[in-house]
Amino acid sequence: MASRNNRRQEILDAALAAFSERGFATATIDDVRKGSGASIGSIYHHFGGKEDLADALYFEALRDYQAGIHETLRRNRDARRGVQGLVRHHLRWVATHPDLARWLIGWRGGGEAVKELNRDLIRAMNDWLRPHVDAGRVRELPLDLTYVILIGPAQEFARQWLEGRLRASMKDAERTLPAAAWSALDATRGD
Amino acid sequence: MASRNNRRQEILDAALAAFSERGFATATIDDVRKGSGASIGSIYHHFGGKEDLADALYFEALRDYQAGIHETLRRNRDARRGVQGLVRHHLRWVATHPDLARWLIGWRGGGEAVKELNRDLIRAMNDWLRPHVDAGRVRELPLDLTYVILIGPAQEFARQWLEGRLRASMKDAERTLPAAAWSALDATRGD
Amino acid sequence: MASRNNRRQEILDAALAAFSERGFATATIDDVRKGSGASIGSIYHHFGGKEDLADALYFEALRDYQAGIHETLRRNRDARRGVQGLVRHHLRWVATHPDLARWLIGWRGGGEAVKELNRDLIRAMNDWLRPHVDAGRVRELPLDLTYVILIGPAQEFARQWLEGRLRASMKDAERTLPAAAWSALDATRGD
Amino acid sequence: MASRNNRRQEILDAALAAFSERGFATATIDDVRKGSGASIGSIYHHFGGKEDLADALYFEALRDYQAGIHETLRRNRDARRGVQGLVRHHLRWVATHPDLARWLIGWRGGGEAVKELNRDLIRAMNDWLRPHVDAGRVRELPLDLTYVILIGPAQEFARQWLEGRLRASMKDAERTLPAAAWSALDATRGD
DNA sequence: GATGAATGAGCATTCATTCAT
DNA sequence: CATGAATGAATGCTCATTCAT
Repeated sequence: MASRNNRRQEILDAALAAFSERGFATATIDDVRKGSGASIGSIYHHFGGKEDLADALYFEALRDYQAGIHETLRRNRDARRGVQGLVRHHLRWVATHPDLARWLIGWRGGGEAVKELNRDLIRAMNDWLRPHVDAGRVRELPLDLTYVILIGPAQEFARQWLEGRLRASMKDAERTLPAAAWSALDATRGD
Repeated sequence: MASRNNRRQEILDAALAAFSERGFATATIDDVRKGSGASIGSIYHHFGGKEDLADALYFEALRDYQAGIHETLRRNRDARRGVQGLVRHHLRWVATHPDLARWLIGWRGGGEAVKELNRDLIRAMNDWLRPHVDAGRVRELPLDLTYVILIGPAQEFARQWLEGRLRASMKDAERTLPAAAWSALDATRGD
Repeated sequence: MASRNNRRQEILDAALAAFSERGFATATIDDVRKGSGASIGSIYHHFGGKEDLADALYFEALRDYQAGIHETLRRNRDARRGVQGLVRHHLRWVATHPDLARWLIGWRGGGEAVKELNRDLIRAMNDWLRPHVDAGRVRELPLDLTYVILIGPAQEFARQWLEGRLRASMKDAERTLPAAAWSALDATRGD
Repeated sequence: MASRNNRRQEILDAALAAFSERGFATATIDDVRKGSGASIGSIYHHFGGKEDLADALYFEALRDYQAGIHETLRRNRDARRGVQGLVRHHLRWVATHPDLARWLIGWRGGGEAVKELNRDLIRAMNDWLRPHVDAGRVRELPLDLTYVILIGPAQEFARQWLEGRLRASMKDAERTLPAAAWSALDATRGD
């Protein structure tokens, strides 16, 4: 039982490393084999194919990332602290899971399971935002736009940071971007 | 002369279409051949190989995009109008050049020519920003951070828009994101 | 005991279905697994491997088919009735056991058991024919040729019928081919 | 030009040899490569894949075989000579093209081109038969049945001969089967 | 400049078979 | 007897690139 899940996980880990280092198209199943210690056949026994491996990885990453989002929303009833917490979580999750982050950013994850995860997240964001918007604390905007304003800078920073082409540090970002996001969404200031 | 450049351009156009639709790794030289009407040999006569094709495309896209940036900076001496102009240009350029935009977002452009383009842009941005920062009109931040705050939301919007998974329209974004960017960078408001 | 044979038979049935539908080389052990409900290990427990499965099937089919031949020869001492009975049996057996028939036609059955079955059949055919040939009722020909003249049309009909590419029906064949075979072998007519 | 067709033909020849010796499923593209001297890429340049190779072979074989049938029908207006000529052609073609014959017998040829070939043949057979049937020289039967009675014995003989498990010789068959076929189809004798 | 036949390394995937539990 | 995870050799096929015409 334990060994079964171990093998599966070893394969997933090796796949993450391979895909992350060389890119999905460039990485080979043989890279995964070497990295995991499993045989080719075993990889195909546990996963349907290269693509399924990628999807499984995506699902795992998304679930872990979103768990932090849900946690953040639950812990912060205050609008400002919530917004800043989301930005901070984004940056920290990327910093602590760089490979998963790369994967989450780059892979177009399909599948019903992923869609459901996303639906749940949107609902949770909406539920959290609504009272703040209604009370005039957060700007009233289409959710898509609220979302990109909130997460866009952190996301763009994350991308460049993951590619290692930034002079500014993650610490700088954590100091700056949460407040900037709140400035852009705060409905209580004059315009 | 005209015919020479025509053939070259046909190939580039077909490459853009192919790479944009299927991704660089998945698209094949044969896709480019079919799309352009040129023979395989001809493609290799005009370009060194698949990668060079991608680089040429990237350079072309970057130059066109950056021309708009330079133009925007030149026309707007005012800080607020400048910031908002940059965001607006970003959105409009993506909307009018979706394939090039996809390419610019996805391809890691190498080459000295690209680096020079980027150096010039950074210098221009710096030159434009400095007076405004010095005068207390724009927040003083590491350039990298100013950049991601400025362009991040528009960029994130663009990505999702290009993938067609947004309910908000480009019009909504143009109405909202420029002002949001300015809110986040405006140094004249209380915090 | 019963359950043991049941499992064995389920596997054989699934193998027949799989081989018949997809061909021996194309069908997989996994098809047999799915079709039988047995595990891969169980299939290998009961049979030595894919080939043995095919041989077992062949033997079973051949024995059943030949039982009808022997029966026909035993029941018909008359030359004409015997010849026509053989043709009719051929057609009917194919019609009632299409999958086994496909298998019997397509597989090159090896093994000593099969050779013995065939030796017995040849001996029986010879013993039955000899008196009729000696009495001038059946043409004197090498046995191989007598055999192909007797069974060839029915066999060719069967092949095409099993592939479903015939306009004529099995009923038509049963009405026509027995008599045609006798016409070709009857030694009592002028030439 | 010559070299182009040469290469194509070399590949076809090697494919015939490989498929004929080892069977379609067992033969490998690499066998064809070794046999033809062409590279793997070249094989795929000229043919779409393994299956297309098999189809091309089938078409070539069928056309050659049918050319002899058409020729036989054209040359023999007499019913008896026609029927016997068809049987004789069948045996001789198999004897002179054993590999192609094996292929024609074993491969399920698809494709529109093959269907058209078969339509033409059926039409030609019908046109040739009709007058003889109308004049009471050949038994009136569904065409499918006339066909299997005519060709069945020769076909069954051919199969076994190609597998090398016959005591009777091709000469024996040529002496015997044409007359036997005519006996079975001759409408002028009493029944 | 243009053409397309030829090359061959490289890869995803299949599948019969084994064996520990 | 049953199970199914594990194995890895074998194979069809792709595709960037070269080069003779």
